[in-house]
Amino acid sequence: MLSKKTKYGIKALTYLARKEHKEPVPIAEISKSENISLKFLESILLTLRKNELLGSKKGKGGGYYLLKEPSEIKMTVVMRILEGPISMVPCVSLNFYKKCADCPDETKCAVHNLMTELRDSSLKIFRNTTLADLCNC
Amino acid sequence: MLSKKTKYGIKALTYLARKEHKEPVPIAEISKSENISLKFLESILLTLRKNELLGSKKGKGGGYYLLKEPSEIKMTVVMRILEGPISMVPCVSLNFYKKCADCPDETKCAVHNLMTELRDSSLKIFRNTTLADLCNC
DNA sequence: GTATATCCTATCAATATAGTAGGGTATTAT
DNA sequence: ATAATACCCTACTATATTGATAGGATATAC
Repeated sequence: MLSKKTKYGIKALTYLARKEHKEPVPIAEISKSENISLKFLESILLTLRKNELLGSKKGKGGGYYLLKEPSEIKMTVVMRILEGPISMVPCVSLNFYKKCADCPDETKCAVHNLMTELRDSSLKIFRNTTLADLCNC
Repeated sequence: MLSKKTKYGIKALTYLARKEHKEPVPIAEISKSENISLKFLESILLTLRKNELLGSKKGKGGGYYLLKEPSEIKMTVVMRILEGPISMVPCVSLNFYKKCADCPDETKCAVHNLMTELRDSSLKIFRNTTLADLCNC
């Protein structure tokens, strides 16, 4: 299952991407528009800022804004920040690889091979999709 | 993440599929060979039996066996039984559809559209992969 | 009848999720 | 300067899921 964190994060990012101008958008505005708990959204945007997807401005007239063009933000990056590894098992992960304790030979493991195929197809989609693509829905 | 339940379930199914003969295989044999906790495996095989993938025979010489040819068992069926819905969000699920409470228009939802694409590619893989395919690793 | 094996129910510790609460700090308009 | 605004941070909690474990009931072959 996709976590609400990821779901809300993507929604917030597309909300920001849809704005033409580059002015900071307050959390409360996104929260209301997308029906997301204010405090929960706050922590999600904080994560995105720490991972250099968003910038922020404090004080009156402050808020969050994208640091790059929507067309420059790939979903691989977004998903890894919010949801974690793309692959469903660590022994298949490119960025978070970990060997299975119980499995003597990965190349002969049915799960490994099936999940490798699955990861490749997911990766293909996430690599070919940017925030800009998601805004045209 | 893929649950251990699904991982073990697939491993057990391929173990059974690799046997040429159709005699029942005791849980203990699979448990030892695949390094899976006996009791945990027991509950998994029970689930597979209740979902008509496996047959069982009690008593001495008993065990579990496949009810169909490995080439007849698609991974869509296995995944849905063990892991649940293929899609990562209910609003995209074919078999477990549920509308999002917060989302006014699905067709304009970035998450919905991204996850639809992802589900389609996953489904394509699971539909085109049978237990027989996984045995040739 | 006994050994073997599945079947069924219940329990449990650990972990993750989806928030909630409450305050602290920095910035800006006026 | 000061009030308003908005970000920043820590801690807590309820709920659900996961990955088992335990113990006994039931069926079968010999």
